[in-house]
Amino acid sequence: MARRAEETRERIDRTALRLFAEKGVDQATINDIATGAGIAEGTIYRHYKNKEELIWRLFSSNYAALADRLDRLQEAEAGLRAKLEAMVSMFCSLYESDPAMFSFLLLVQHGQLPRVTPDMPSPVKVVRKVLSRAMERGEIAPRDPEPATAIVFGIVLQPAVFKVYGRIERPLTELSGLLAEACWMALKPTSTGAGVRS
Amino acid sequence: MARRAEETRERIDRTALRLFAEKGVDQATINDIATGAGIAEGTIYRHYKNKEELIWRLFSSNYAALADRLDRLQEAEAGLRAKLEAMVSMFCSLYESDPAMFSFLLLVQHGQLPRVTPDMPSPVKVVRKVLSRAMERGEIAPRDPEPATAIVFGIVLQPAVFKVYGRIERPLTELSGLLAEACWMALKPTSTGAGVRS
DNA sequence: ACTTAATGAGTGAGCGTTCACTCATTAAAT
DNA sequence: ATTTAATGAGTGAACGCTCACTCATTAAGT
Repeated sequence: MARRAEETRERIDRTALRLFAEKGVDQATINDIATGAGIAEGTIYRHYKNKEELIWRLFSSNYAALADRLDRLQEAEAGLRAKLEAMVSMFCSLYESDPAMFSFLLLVQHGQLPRVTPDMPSPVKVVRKVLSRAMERGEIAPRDPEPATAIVFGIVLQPAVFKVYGRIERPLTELSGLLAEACWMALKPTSTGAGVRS
Repeated sequence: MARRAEETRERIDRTALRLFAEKGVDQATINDIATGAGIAEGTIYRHYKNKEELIWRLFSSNYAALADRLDRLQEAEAGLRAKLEAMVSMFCSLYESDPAMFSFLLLVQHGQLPRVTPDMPSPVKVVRKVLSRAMERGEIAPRDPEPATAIVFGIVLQPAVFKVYGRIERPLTELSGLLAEACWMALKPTSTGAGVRS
């Protein structure tokens, strides 16, 4: 692919990501994207077979890239607490460094997650791995890793959703420590043991 | 409105809720709903001005009803811990008693939440009120209630999302105690105070 | 009791619009 | 000169929505 085409493709990707985040995948039309990117409608089809493929490429590449960044951060730290802080901190700062990608991933996940196969890299797998290893190392009590992963995700994602909808006004980065702390507290061994069963 | 019409409307509502939950709001067409309900397309427009109004009515009525149930449960209990347990338990059992409504609320919230005005009853308002009062009473340390509300929501909603996508196989009700416990732990005063700022 | 009129829920073919996608044509690159 | 990229009017299918019409039910008139 020539230089020209590569630039065009990058413009398509950037514009599509922004419009999908702003208006939603269904409301943003191919025409919107083409106009926004300063190209013609048909050009998009030189780069993507159809709209679905465009959405999927944008989602899966960014999703996998995020998983990769998380995994690298996690590996650079020792101990669950530090790993959690590093991952949460990066995720929060992502909102400010690339809000379009952040919103896009957050809002289209429901439509795309069914296509994510178990062998693909994903943030969910990274977090589950981190938690499982912390259990093996005895840092936290052993338990079903799936609900624990969901809880960690919820603690971080839901405030992000609140942020996207303007319900939280402070920068997410300011909440980073709070959220990592909440994850940590939620994972530590229970004091009462209420309702915990295997 | 006559008896006949009322029954028809209920069939429309039930069918629409189910199809919206199964296929998504955009993929489920008016025709699908009419066929599923065993009526003609035009009949739907005797009961709803347009598709948008149908979606909104289904969402807002169920959303408000859920808020109401949560509020009543919460008021019947004394102490934050008991209130949390009651609300989380009800929410988890909702998945089994009415999975269509559960999925519908979970999946269309992103599209409808912007229409929810601050004066409408909502589960978010109920939880925030419960947390604020627990702070006033000194049950938990005072802090910004918005992120705290988001954290509680995340701890409960994300496992529900995992459940809907089949990532969690156990019944949600079995996790109810675990999730309430996680909420409780995440809200208790921090041991280190890391990153908490006002 | 019987007939006639009024009501309004239900119908479904058809209209208008939107939108993803195509392809003949033009422009640029090599 | 040939290949590759870009163009944008055109196409057809899908879908939301309309509206003139049907018909069972109910009310009014005689």
